[in-house]
Amino acid sequence: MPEGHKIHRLANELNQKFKGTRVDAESPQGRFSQSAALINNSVLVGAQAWGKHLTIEFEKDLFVHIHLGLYGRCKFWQTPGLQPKETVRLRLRNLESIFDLTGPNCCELFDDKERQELYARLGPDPIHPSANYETVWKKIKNSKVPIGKILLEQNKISGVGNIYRAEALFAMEINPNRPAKELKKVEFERLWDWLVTYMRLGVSRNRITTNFDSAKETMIYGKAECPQCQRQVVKWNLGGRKMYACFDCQK
DNA sequence: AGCTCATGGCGAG
DNA sequence: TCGCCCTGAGCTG
Repeated sequence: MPEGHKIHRLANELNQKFKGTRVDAESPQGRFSQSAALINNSVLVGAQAWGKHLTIEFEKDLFVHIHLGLYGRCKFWQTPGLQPKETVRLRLRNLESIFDLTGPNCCELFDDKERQELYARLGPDPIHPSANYETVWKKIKNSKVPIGKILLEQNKISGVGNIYRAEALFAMEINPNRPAKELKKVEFERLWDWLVTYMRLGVSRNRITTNFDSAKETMIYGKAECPQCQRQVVKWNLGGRKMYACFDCQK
């Protein structure tokens, strides 16, 4: 479900609805019950997004670390709402709102040190105002790894998923198989700037939009033919995920 | 009802 | 590189 933009959106919504309020926490599905009991009836200090990782801070330096993975979903309801589905891993509730989390890859309780360790292993997030492409460039400029693979490595750049990588490389006319070190610095800078622009747009629209003329809102991801030259889009596995590219337009 | 696929990521080998 | 974990939607029959 989510690439980084969704997580930022989620953090924003959690802050709007829960920040500074006392919340109930429970785990109908059961696997987070012990931890939920520890944060139950405490004040939610704030939610933070870094790439695809969400942390929700509670008083006493307790952090719920959530990674949605491929299947995780979050839903908001108005209190009192319905009984949670039995797959709900975590439900938070205050006087006005309910937050339900299902199917996360990861939902665990961190202390501040563990949260710092998490952040330390993540690369810059293009959505974050202070993120800088120079840090990334230093890490990859000598790498033989294909740029299409690098874009999914969260320790290099945080928050890019399978759609943004396909769309970014198509927009920049870069062949995903090109080793990172063959990119010129200025090319990578353009690629980074594209990610900053479109991932932030994704936050405000709450969806990935790179093509305003198509119902699918993508240029190449999920497409059968190239929107520029109409030739067949090539699909293959790159970095464990399905890549889409046009080898005529992406050299 | 059952199968397939999905915007992730991890650990084993 | 593969299998596995988490869940749900959309198809097929």
